Amino acid sequence: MIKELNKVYDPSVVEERLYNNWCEKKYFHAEVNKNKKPYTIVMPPPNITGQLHMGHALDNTLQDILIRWKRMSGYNALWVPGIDHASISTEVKVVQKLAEEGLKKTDIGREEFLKRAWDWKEEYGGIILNQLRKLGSSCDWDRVRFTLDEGCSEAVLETFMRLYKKGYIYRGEKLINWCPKCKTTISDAEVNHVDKAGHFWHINYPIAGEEGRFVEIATTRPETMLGDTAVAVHPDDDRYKDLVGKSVILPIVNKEIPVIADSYVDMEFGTGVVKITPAHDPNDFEVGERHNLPRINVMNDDGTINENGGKYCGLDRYEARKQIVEELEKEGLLVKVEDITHAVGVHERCNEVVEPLIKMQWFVKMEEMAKPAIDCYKDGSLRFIPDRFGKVYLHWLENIKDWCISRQLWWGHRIPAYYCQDCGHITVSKTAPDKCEKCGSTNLKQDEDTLDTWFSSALWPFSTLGWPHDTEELKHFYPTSTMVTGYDIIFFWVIRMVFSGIEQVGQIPFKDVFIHGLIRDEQGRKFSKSLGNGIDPLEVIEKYGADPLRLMLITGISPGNDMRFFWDRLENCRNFGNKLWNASRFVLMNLEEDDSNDLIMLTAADKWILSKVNSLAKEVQENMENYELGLAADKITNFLWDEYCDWYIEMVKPRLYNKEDKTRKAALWTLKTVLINALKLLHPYMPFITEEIFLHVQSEEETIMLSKWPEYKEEWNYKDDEAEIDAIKEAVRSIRNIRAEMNVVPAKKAKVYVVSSDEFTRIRFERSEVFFKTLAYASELHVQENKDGIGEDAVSCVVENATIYMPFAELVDIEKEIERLEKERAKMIKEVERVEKKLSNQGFVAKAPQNVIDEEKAKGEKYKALLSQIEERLSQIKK
RNA sequence: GGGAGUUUAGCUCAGCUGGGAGAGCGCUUGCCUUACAAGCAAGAUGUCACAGGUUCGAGCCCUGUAAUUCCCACCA
Repeated sequence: MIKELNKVYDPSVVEERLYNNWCEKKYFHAEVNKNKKPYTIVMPPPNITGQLHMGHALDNTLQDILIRWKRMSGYNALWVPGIDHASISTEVKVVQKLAEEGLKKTDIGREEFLKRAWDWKEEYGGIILNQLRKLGSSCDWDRVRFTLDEGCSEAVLETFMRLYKKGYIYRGEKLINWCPKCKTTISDAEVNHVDKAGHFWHINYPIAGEEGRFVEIATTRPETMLGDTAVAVHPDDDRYKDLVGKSVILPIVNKEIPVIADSYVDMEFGTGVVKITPAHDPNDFEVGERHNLPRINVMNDDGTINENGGKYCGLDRYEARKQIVEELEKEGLLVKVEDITHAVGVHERCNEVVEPLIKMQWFVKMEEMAKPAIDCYKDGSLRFIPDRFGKVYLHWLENIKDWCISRQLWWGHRIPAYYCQDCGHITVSKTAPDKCEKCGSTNLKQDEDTLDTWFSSALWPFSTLGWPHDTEELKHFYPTSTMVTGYDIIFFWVIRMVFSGIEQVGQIPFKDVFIHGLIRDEQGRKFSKSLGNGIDPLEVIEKYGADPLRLMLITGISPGNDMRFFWDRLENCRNFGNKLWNASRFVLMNLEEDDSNDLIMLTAADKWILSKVNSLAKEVQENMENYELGLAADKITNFLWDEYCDWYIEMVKPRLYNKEDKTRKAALWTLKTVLINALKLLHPYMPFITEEIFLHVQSEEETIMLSKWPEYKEEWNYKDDEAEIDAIKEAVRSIRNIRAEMNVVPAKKAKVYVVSSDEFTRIRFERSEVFFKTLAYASELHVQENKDGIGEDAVSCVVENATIYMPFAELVDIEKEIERLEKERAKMIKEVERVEKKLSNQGFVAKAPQNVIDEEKAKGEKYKALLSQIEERLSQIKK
């Protein structure tokens, strides 16, 4: 049925209707099907704390484009959606919410707290996934997963067990990053370094037994001196050679600590003497291990000084710093204070300055697992797009440190370790054990800590497919095909998925990692809450529709680079949608219900556009296979707007309006065929509008989503017939030239007399006194003088066998036109010369490939022809 | 300190393995034209950061320089 379409495309109604229909018909659902090749994407799970932001919109648009394209290409395409419990982020939110009630989490206890967290999950967990629907994401909603659901939790326990048994998970006392505000450990990757203004305090440490002799040390954190257990100099430093082995008196604490020699000390920096605080600095910790120094922890979990700090006990770390400096000054030991800016580590979630502390924590040994992860990139089985991110990946893996996985949080996967209260043995078990496996005591206590949120994320590509069970899904869909994510979480996530997949399942979790950049605002700033510059994708969708947003996000960007959000580009994309909509309206208005095409006689114009859409299909396929999605989208939109709308539709109009035309059917068939093919190519990018038009234009298939992806057809390649294609291109050009000459005939509202038997032309002119468009169909244009009985000077053009006289038109400015043509001529002469010069270059003829030379020759011929045309016209006008 | 990116039209950016410099927006001129004014036609605008090199030929490859952004590691 051909239905009338509205003049303006209204996405708000269409999008919701289509999306609901797709869901109802289960088009997004993929079952295990051994007859089809699988294509799998597992969605990076958004946090349950979040709202949809532009980053999600880009991330999911990319995935949806890939999935829709593969689905249409006949793959068994599965896109698994899911959400992440996001342990620390969510816990912070829940704690905040409790604070509003005047409660702390310790007030309500672990069980009640977890209940609240689950309530939070119920309330917010689905929001972002629902927002993804508005984007048009075609993920399999029957397979939504959550990192804390039963299956994922089992995967986490299984992994923990296996790694523990293998000795890859161990418990140890190490220096970790501690956030005094969140009161938990955080991994190195969660620490941001920011430059802050600070001071460099130079302090004299008296040398024991040598009255009046000091060594000067400098520090940015004087309060840590409470935990100093040595002073170090470089072994080759002649200035201090005699001091090594002696002792200094630690001021304030009044304790003797040794002077040691260690090559870690940089002789050039500062005074060349370093205070060593093994419990509060990572480098000092290592020095301490080498020299067997005691570790004195002087800080509590909340950042206050503990009982080891003597009289400073109980003070906040910054207050203690202040008072210590004051006391040093009083004692005359403070040499000077320098103002400096230095990098301070802060917790990325709360921006609190982190403290390195020694804690008993759980770690994953990384060295062995990193090796196959390095190899799989080096041997090419894991690919990064763009490749430069592979280097980042490698560099990180080659310098990897053990991963601290325990967090002092409640929301997350609780560590499955049970401590025997009698013998101290640790039992690690997937389920709570009845008794200690060593002494049989039933007095067991589970570890209080939970696992780093990335521990479960690392298993995501296979835990979502049913691992650790050997499911059909796992066999069919694993390894997944492509991982689409931003460059900012390569360290956190991509690396951990790779080694986990190899270690647990025995295969890399995905073949391609498709990396995209960040989206910034019009000034190039990151979107952030504090700047208040966020743009809500949902508002954009409401105003413009999802299609334009998707197109805007994908075009004009190159993979891996950041992009900016521009409203005018969005508008352009919206306008493109409208253009497409109206072109389709035009096609529909002309299509007849009885489609019985008796004899299709394709004209050169039809062949031209067919071969164009044909080569478009080929190029788009190539681009998409190389993940050049933006390039492909550019080509499709350019084809539709510039070739199909601006050229082909205009060319075909005379044939459509003349019902007697023998090639009319061919024009209609071509209009429709080319449109459908282009719609299919565009569908992954703009799913809604393409579906809506598709359903109107054809009646055989029930959705474009499952229609056949256009492949390159040899029979549409009319390029063998170069001459004919060239001829039609010339025709197109001549139309454009005639249009150009319109400017020479600027008669407004001229009364036009039609001397023609052609009904269409007559009607046209009687209804509108403007002849602009008709000129487009003219094959000749003449300037005549004193045409009998019509007027003074007249312009005539030949249209479809009719001659039209326009008596009140005049060539206003012949001088100007001559000027223009001469300019054109000069340009053309230059072009001809360029080609001739190139062709006379012997090096070029000898070394350039034959096809390049042939092309150049053809160009030369064309330019010469054009030149003679211009000259002919010039001489005509001059006459 | 190590690594990576960027530098192309007034603005924001494309430009795939080297073969006549592109898009959108903006600007100029003319147009309501039975698909579309969210439109159409015509037009102007570039030392492709700089300096060398390779090549018959360089925006693209190589070397160096400058500016800028990001990541990693950080010196107490």
